[in-house]
Amino acid sequence: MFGFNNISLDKKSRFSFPAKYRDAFVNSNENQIVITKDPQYPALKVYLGSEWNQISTKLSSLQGLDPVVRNLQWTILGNASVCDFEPTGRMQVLISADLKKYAQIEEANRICLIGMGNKFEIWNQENWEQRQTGGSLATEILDIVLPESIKDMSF
Amino acid sequence: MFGFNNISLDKKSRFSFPAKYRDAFVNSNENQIVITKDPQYPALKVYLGSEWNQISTKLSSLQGLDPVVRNLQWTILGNASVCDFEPTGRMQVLISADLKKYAQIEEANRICLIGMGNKFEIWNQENWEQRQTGGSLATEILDIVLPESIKDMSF
DNA sequence: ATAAAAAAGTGTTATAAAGTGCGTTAAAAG
DNA sequence: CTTTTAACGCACTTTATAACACTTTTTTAT
Repeated sequence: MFGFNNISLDKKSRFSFPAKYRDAFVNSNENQIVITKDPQYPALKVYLGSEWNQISTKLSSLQGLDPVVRNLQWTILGNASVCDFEPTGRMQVLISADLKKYAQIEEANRICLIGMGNKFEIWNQENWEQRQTGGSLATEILDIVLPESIKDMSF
Repeated sequence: MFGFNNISLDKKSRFSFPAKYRDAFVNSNENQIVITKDPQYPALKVYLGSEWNQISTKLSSLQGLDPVVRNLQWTILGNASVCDFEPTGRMQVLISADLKKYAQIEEANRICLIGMGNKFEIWNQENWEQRQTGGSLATEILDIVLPESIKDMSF
């Protein structure tokens, strides 16, 4: 589950995973895909159901009265879109209007899907290119001070 | 039970849970929903009956002589509105006038329902957007010093 | 105290929009 | 040249919401 893919959204904002990932999905028996906001960049994170269960369970059990934790919970849990997913079928997934807006892919019907091993990222093409060529983006939030409880988590 | 939803209240201040949550409700056999005040923000918390039983039992058993605990008890227990709920039906819930006022959704007929895993939050749309874009709200209470007894609870 | 009126709460139906499924065409890979 | 994959189009299904009708509770006036 690695690598860069430039793929298209249909009129209803769906995309299909490239066929090269089918075996990995079938082998790990995934039947859900979760898309949510990236907490640092105008991009989306895509988790397999099993991976999501671990992350969400851990994150929702943390102390929500801590404002940094609460913010991460809002961003990651509060924007998660859980999609049923058949690895043997078309592997199609819908991106909600909210998430499209967040990742600035409102009009464009082309997205970048980047395989990062245990997760994927989805980027608007211009943002991705800018990021890869070293340019920084307006909405970056890089200086979060992490409380102990989440220092050992990776999103 | 994750994700962001922009939904409408009808003229009588009812809303319906989005259909995507039906399976989760049916599977866990819920027949009650509890809405109460969020102790930190002008927002509401929505718990499933089973989750509420745990939280309310734990919270009401704590030492009420501690002023922070007492305040949490007042806010969370003292404002809880228990609603009958049929997961197989319309999944409609009424928001009381008091709670609407607290969350500043008096006139507006649009609310944000945010799925956080084991609970939901309800926000007035403007407040939510302001919060998500980093603006702070007048009624925030961020500097609570937590007594040991509630450090491991998550509301 | 009683009746009338108003308000609050509950339930049903209709319809426009959003989401889903699947066949076809076009492009790419072997 | 054959096979696989990606993109597109269309029809069908589901969902959200507004409008309406009815019941129950509360308020007001006599």
